[in-house]
Amino acid sequence: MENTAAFILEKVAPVFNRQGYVGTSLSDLTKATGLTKGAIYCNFSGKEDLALQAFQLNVKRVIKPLNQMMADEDSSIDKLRALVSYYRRYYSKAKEAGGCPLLNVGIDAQNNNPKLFEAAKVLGIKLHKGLTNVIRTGQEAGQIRKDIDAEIYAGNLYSMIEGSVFIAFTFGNEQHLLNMLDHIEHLIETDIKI
Amino acid sequence: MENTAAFILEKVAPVFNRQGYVGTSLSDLTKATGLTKGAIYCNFSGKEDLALQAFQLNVKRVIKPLNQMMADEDSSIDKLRALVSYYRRYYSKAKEAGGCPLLNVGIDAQNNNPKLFEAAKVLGIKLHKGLTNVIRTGQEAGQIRKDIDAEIYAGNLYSMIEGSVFIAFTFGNEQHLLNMLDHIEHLIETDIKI
DNA sequence: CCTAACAAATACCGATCGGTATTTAAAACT
DNA sequence: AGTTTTAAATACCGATCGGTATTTGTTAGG
Repeated sequence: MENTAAFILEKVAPVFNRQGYVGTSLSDLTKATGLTKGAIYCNFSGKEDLALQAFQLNVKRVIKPLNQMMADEDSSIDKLRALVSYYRRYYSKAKEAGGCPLLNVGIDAQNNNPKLFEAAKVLGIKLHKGLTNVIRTGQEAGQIRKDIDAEIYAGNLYSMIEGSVFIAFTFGNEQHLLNMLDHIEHLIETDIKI
Repeated sequence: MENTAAFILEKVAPVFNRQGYVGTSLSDLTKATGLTKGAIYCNFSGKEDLALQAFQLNVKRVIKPLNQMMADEDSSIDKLRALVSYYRRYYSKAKEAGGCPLLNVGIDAQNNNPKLFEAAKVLGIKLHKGLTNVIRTGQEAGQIRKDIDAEIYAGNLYSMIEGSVFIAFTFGNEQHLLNMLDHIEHLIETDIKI
């Protein structure tokens, strides 16, 4: 079967996201897939390879759709509003996937798996750069105040979002994320928009 | 020796903080202490007991001093400023301790160690309540605007701080935390203070 | 048909896991 | 000095770890 690898990844991705790299054993993976170690090692070179591809799948599922939602908007301010509205549905989406992949891998892999951690870092930088560009473009189009530093503000916005996602998951209460998104909306209208 | 337990905790706390509960093995602990398994199990009932006490020590070292700094200030606004200035030195402090204990345990233990995760949750709630009280007291004293919701605002402030700590550690760049603290200072002056 | 190819299952590997039982050695008390 | 207590080291336990080698069973090609 050609798509066995894809099947394994699908079953395994939320397990890695939930339990982390060291916290997930080969037997967890055979349980999750219903397959044996033989099948797994026939399709992947090892646990690390599988974890890396599982991370990429989690990102594709949970974070990437945001790109499209923002790309669908024309103005920079509307892109920012799309960002907020995307994260309004993020809690339940991330929860069924095992949590926020960036947060989980960023903490979990930091001192346990350099390659995996690097992947999280690369993702974070990409998200940051994307948001910076949105703000910068908005400034050039005269929609966003020019006295804010695009790069710094983008970083702050991402910290706010990731921080409230963390707090929401730790407290088991989505409301903390929603409150922060309200605050960010308020910032958009009073601090960012011209 | 009476203080062997304390010695073990001191050596072991940063290891647990850095590598997480499942990522830390008994042999990591014997390496870190220079002692044997016999000595460790003579002073602690097991790995979980040790991890819990190590977490409490990390909190005491890295987060608790904040309480004192805020208690030293009289006005609520000055307490908030003290909070900001405490976190300005947080990156290097947390780094040598192996990271932010709340962040690490909140993510790492979430699906691996219920007791440890509960301890992180309790800490988080305590911090949130403390900050809520500061804001509420400031409102009653006429120093802080009454149209902000103390509990929500406290949650947002903590999300901002923890989020930027996370981003700073993931990117390996303290500046992200400092930028956020600048933003919070700006919020204190323009959004919070009367 | 028969066989070559291949995907998946089974069987097996040394190493390490967390934890325990026993031994050693050095105080502390009488 | 002789005995008791106790802290730490050593030795050991079954279970599980990640990974590999071999076997099985099905499918495709000749």
